[in-house]
Amino acid sequence: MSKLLSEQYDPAEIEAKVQARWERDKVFEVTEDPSKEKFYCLSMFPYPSGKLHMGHVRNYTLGDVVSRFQRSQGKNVLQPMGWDAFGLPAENAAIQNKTAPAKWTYQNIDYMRQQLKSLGFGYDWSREVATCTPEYYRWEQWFFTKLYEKGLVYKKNATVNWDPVDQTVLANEQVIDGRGWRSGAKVEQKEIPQWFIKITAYAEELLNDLDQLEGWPEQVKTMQRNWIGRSEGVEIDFSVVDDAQQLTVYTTRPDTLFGVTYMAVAAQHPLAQKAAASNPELAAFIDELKNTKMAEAELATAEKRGMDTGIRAVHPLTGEQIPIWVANFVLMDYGSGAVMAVPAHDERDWEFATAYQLPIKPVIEPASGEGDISQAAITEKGTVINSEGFNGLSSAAAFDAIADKLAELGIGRRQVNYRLRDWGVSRQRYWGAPIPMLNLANGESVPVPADQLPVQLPEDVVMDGNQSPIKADPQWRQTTYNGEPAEHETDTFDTFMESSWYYARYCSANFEQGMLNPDQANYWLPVDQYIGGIEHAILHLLYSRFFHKLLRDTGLVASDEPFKRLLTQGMVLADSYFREDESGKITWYSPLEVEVERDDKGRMSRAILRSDGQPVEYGGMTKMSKSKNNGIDPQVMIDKYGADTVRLFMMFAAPPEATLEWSDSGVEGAQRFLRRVYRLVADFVAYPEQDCDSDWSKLTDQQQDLRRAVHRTIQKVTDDFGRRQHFNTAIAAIMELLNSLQKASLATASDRAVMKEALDALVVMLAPVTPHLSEVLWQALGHQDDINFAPWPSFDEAALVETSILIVVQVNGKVRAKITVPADADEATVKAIAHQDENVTRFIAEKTIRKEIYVPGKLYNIVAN
RNA sequence: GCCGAAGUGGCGGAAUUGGUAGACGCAGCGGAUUCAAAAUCCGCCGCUGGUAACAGCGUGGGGGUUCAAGUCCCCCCUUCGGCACCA
Repeated sequence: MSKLLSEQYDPAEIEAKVQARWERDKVFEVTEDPSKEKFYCLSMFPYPSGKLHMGHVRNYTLGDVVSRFQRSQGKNVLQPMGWDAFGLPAENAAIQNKTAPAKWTYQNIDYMRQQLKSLGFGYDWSREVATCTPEYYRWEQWFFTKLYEKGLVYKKNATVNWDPVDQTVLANEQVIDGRGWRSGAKVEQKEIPQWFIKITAYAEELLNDLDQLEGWPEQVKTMQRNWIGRSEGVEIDFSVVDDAQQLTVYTTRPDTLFGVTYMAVAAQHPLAQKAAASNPELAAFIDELKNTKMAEAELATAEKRGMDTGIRAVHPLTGEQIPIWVANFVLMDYGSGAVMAVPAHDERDWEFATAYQLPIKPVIEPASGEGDISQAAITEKGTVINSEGFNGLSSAAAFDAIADKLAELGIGRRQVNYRLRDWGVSRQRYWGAPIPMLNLANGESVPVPADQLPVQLPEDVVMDGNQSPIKADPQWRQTTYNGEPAEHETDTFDTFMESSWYYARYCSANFEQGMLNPDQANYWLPVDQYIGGIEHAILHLLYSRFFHKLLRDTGLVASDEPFKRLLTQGMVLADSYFREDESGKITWYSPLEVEVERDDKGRMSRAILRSDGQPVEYGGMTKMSKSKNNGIDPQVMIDKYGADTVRLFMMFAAPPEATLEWSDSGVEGAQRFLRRVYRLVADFVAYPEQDCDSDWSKLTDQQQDLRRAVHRTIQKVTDDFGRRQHFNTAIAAIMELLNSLQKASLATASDRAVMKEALDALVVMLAPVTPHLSEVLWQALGHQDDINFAPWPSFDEAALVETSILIVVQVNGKVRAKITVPADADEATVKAIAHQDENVTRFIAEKTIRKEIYVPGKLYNIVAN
């Protein structure tokens, strides 16, 4: 029995009521149920920065839509949520607001949790985790000590950005133009001991298993492959004149070995340091290089600089002496800190050699025969020249011959190398999980015994902007080990550690006996659908894949990979407006404060600030950000339009991978559509006649057409939601259906049957996107069951059958006619009808027909000249 | 610099396997309704020419393959994401 709806669509009233019902009935709490197919849908958890931004809303709407769609496919759906709660912004906020990072973080979490609830996301809140709680990070600490026992953890020196004024280590983003963001001091590169996890031990597997990930975008897999960067080459020992030590380098181009005209080493390389000891000029140069940031992007774009050490290496095959240079583009942290330079066949080496007038010796004749060594390096492979004993060989043959020769001489070996470097997990910060290691008086480090975990981070602290509170507190550090005095490690973990296994913890979020409960973990894992920003394509996703393999090898999970299917969502943009004053200072204004005037074509002609009526300049569509003052607060939009409208707009405005442009009028359009849906259902349930006749054989042509439209929409929406994940086109199809339904009659029982079937389907298809409205309309249509578990509509093949079809007729590839033919017409029939068309005959008159192409059911092309 | 994407009407986008370019929405224009406005409903809406029928042009730029190219190939331009301590 249908029930009447109120006159007006009132999202605030509907949403509050429906959300209260979900909470009361614990609709989204799930347990393992072996009788049902499981579906684990996960959105990347947020950093609790204060309040949700539109990027979160987009991400979580996508996840919620997928979850709700899968639930209506009859699956047991887990959709959890939590907080990536450690990180730098809490420390900055703490300094600024004179509060403790913990307090700030927990307050943010409380506010943002309430925001997520108001958006109607169906999370199982009983599994919520916050990574800054000891209940969470104790297992991370435990796991790290396990890795230590397995020999996968080691300590070595690594470079950090050091602010000599604030006496603190800076993150890359805190270094602006080579200076500390707060102090303005020139940042130095400083080497300090740090902990590393051997991700390189899993490089081969991380690379190979990408092939299993059929549900991942190809671009992400490609980026990961390139990041891991497997290469096959040769490691070569160069002896050094008047020095016992060898200079070992790795090259992928041993075929160019005879073209080596100099060697390049890092500033910290022992040979450079040794030379600097007796060469003040070199020492000064090396000292200056301390100011060069080591980020790859800076290195690649920075001017190539270097200086001769005066030390000479010996070419392993020719015996020639080769100068050794210190160069700013060689990293000590990477490989052996030294490279052999072949300027004729490597771009970077060529650039450096040209700048310092070092010799360039060609040893490869390129296969294409093109290239001028005086203009640029020839990196193409070809035939070896100027290489005594190897001339005439192809690059590939010379690779083998030279590698064999070096091996025979005992000064070279073939080697597989990875660009991937081991994972440095030490951070010299407070707001992170303490690294569970003890430093003993004898200089050794040992893991904290399991019964003493967690190593707890004190939460009630004062931040002074310089040293980490646990580093500043000698009491915290002090402990004993086997009765002897020992000190706690005061570095904390990289926050990528916490985000590398949270997906697994959700499966047994409250388990106190271990990191994971393997039975629960293995029921839910792997994650069936993971959703998050494309900016995580490499680091987070690679670390998580690595962690999963570590968990597997510790016996905690059974699968090889954590995420079956991956959806990488694009950014959210908004219009930006600014004014520039005489001094060149730019002030950005929120789009909400700006009024846009348009010309008669709808183009923006002028934008003025509401407060003073004066013009502002348009800064384009850019990523919503604080700096451009163009962030749109989701809360304001929810309060104004309701969650369903905001969700609908987000899903309709663009496909998930593309950037999404915020548009106020677009949101209004989304709301308009929902009001039309509401009205259509309200009118139907209020119609005086309610009896329906579902005997489809009695339908008129018109009723059949409408019913075909309904089932075609079901077919398209199902495919768009499930396989394609293009929710924008699914919604467009539903909008089209609504347009047809609005014109339909309700006069006969058959009319009403078609309409009832259509509305039931439409409301369920919209439910993943607009769950509150759908729940209310579902009840109004007379359903007693919970729409959250209502089955997805299926399409009736019989309803899709058509009697006639449209064929496009082209002459020389241009459309000249559109003809309607019976659906079962053969080629001859189509040809006959096509040739009767007046416009077609006009275009082939006085021409000879050369060819005719028929694409069945679609197109007929006549080629004539 | 290197790796990975994207570029289609005034705007967001659609075209899923090489086969009608512009679905759906927004903005705009015209009309109905209204005392009036909002809301709602109906119609038009790539550019150029034409009263129209229709024709020519058109998917960042240049070349190519094909009966047929937004889609495939080569070169170039612009914008965006990542580059290991932002998350």
